[in-house]
Amino acid sequence: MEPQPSDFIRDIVAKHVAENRYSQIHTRFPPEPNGYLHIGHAKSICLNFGIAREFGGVCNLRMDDTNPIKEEVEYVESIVEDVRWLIGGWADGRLGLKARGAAPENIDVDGKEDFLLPPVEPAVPPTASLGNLEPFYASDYFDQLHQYAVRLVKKGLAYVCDLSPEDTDAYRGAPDRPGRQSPWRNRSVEENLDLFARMRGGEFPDGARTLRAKIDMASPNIWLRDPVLYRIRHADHHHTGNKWRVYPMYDFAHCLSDYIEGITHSICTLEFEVHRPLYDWILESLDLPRPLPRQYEFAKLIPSYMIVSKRKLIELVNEKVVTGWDDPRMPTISGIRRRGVPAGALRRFAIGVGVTKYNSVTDIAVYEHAIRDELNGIALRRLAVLRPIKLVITNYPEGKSEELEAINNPEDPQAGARKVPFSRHLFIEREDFMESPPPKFFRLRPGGEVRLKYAYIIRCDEVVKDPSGEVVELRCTADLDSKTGGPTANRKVKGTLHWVSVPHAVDAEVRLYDRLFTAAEPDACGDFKKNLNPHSLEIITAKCEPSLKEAQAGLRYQFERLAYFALDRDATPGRLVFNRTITLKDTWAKIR
RNA sequence: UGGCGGAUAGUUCAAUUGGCAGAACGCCUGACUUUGGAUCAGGAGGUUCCAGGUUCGAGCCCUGGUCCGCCAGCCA
Repeated sequence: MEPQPSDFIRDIVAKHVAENRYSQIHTRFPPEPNGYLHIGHAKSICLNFGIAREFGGVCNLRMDDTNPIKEEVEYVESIVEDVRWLIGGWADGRLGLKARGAAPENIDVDGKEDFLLPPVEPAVPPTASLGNLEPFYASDYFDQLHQYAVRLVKKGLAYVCDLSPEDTDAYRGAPDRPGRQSPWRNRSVEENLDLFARMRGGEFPDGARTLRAKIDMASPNIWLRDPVLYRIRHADHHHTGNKWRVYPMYDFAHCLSDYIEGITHSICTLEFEVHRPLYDWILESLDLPRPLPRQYEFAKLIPSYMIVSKRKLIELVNEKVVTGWDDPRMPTISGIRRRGVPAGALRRFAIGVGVTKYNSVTDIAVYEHAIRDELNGIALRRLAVLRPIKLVITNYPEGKSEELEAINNPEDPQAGARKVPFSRHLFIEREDFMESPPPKFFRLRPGGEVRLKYAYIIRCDEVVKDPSGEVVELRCTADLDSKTGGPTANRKVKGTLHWVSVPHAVDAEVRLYDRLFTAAEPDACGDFKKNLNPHSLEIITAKCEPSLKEAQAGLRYQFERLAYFALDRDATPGRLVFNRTITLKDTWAKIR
């Protein structure tokens, strides 16, 4: 039973539920399809879907696609995939979608014309294909939005402005200095209607005119100084094609999209706080017949050692600093998924950090702990040697081998056991041997004893070196009575090593990922690329126990004493490729 | 020298709404162990941003201040 999250937004929702203010709680997750979703979005997804889940509501997935020159279908598809992955098995029953191609219905509420586009009921089951369903698109409301804009013009609350972009800026004033009214502010309704129609018709070039709300050029809130509602863009749109030559701005489209979908709680990040008066102004100015949505703001998630800015992430992709949006070093949801992090771990982290209005940087250790904790419970234990050194058991017969029983997951008896082959010739981890170790080194040393996991206690008799002095082989003798169940099995030896039998070993490409940045706040110095970690990826060939030949992409593995791994999508039936998701905690590394 | 928002342990958050300031993560110590993991036990760590006020009693209420964030895109 997981603890129920509680925060100031949920308190508000709970209050609304208690007083029966809405027939159903309805949130939305509204990304712009101009990049891939990242860990910051994961928090927003968990918040919005979490509220829908806890209060019996629905959360619409909506593309906030009002700027055609930045948006692409590739991003739409990745967003749908990432959201479904993150909420799968948790809140997928709360995912609000609509029929493919559906547009708002024209309805009559108390004699007033109204537009409504509810999600399909019941919510979609988590099937592999969305079938005849799709996410919502703000661009599906362009017709309705346009009608609302015309209504504002007719009410004398919006006007066509001929100021150039530069002049618009100049007229706006500054935070501590009021703006000046546009010379075009007091055009007649007829002229405004005519000009707006011609803007829509594509008669004027980009930037020639805008439709602006008529509010207050002296407002201390800059977003109330006659904000632009529509701009001319002679650009095709990924979803509406070449139908439109004018496109609505975020502020105009967002509140009305919320309204059209019947959203009750419109939850966004802190930087939109100053936009809330405009959000309310637009809705209140239109004389709408249904309850209005309300906007609530929270502080976004910024984990240390990560960058969460779409613009900067796109830079890493375009400049090939990483291999793509789903590079396992990326803080994107697709990168995190490919790295091997289970959705449950990401969710636990995103929910666990809480929801406040305080700008903060979350210690990446909290994220890493959530991953280890989740993986500890589900990962299958395997023996694999990353940086091998040869070891010979001199009193173990050449050619002999035996199958030793190994536990798959000590945390989960249901996971069962497997057989691991043992022989005279083994690989052990190079760093598990030191010729003259410092104190507290519990591993193999000349003359010292260690246990080989699931096998024998061995003693190192001889260190074989090549002419350059590098250790190339360790010659050891085993206490052949010390196997599990044997007479000396319970002898206490300080260290236990993992190992792989040389003749049975399977090669695997292993990609050792580390943090992408070396600084806790990569962008603090103003240039995040100066803080790139040159060792964020190392590719090696590891020696694995043979059962790993059957590794599955859907399962998680712990190479004992080392780290958690997941099969990469580059793996093929004949070629194993593992991504290191995260290392185990290593207290020896700290002692050293 | 505008408006809006914020400030509690190293970090992220709680504190039954005025009643002995807690948790998680991190850190340290110990126990256990066929993973130096996991688990278990313990510990350190606080001027609740500051100053004043109200009150038997203030993290919470009042006044004044400090510091931080956001806002001057025809981006979202």
